[in-house]
Amino acid sequence: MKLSTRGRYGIKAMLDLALNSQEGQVSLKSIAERQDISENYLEQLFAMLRKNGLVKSVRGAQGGYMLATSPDNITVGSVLRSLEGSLAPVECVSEDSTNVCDRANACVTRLVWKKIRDRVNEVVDSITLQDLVNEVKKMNEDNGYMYYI
Amino acid sequence: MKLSTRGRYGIKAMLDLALNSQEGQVSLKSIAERQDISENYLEQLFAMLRKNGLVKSVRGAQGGYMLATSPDNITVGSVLRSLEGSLAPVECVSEDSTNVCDRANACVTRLVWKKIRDRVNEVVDSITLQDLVNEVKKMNEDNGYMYYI
DNA sequence: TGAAATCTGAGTAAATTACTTGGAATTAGG
DNA sequence: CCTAATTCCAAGTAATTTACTCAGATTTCA
Repeated sequence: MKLSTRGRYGIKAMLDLALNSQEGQVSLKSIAERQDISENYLEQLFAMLRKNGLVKSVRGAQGGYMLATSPDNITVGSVLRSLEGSLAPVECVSEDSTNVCDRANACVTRLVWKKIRDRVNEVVDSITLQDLVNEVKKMNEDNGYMYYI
Repeated sequence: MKLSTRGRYGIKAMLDLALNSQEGQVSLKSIAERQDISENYLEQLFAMLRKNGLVKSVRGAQGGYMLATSPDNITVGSVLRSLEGSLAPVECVSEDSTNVCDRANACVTRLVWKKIRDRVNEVVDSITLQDLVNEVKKMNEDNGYMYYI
């Protein structure tokens, strides 16, 4: 039941963007350096985030990425699902799934998977990037230095 | 964030046991046939379940497995964790983890992973095998036939 | 014009998963 | 006592997924 690096890197990178793209776009290179993630790999993640409408890009020199909307409109859930696909613990309860077996409506274990799925979605959809930004600011005030990985 | 077949098969098999081991042990062969799971693979899963004290075994001819305690003492969570390890979405918030990075206590994203972990554990620990047995019985009464995969 | 960036598709090594295989040990029933 | 049925155990393996790298095309600022 682990997230892949896509989801983990994605949240880190989006939080980095939220903290750094207030005055315009931010290059992947700088995110990659700050967060210690391969720049080439980040490109792939941002391609997905862009297709899902979570970030906007500016091409060419001095180009980069910025959040597509304000941080309080972007949930952790939307980021994770963009990069990981459905957060359902089993295919047959994926929100979009066509992979439902023929006994699905008489399947007891499926009820369990649904409950897990719903709770996970509940948590991740209740947390916005703004919430994380606020946490970072609080930590920085308390400690006097920058930590937010 | 998917469960592996270990967790899925494990829940199916344990529910099968709960329904069939009232009058003594049940062979893996019969579980494997009913649930359409490889018998050899099930052996490995039951080795883990036994080590975690969830099932008891009887060796030799006519031997088999039975639940180690009553179904209402066995949670879905304990079965899943026996087979999958910690259900934490990220290593650094595993309950047993020694893999905590040095910035852990100033890490904002870690708070997110913890919340996910706690909610997942909350759901799976709130469901017992007895709950699933009851669901099966209800379905059978309603429909008149046996379905519980 | 050149450097810095995004964009795109393909390739790949390592790890993980989902098994299979082979055989030893145990025990009920004939 | 023998045999078949079973658990137990350790290794091996094919397929899949992950986490990247690489190469190059395209765009745009200075």
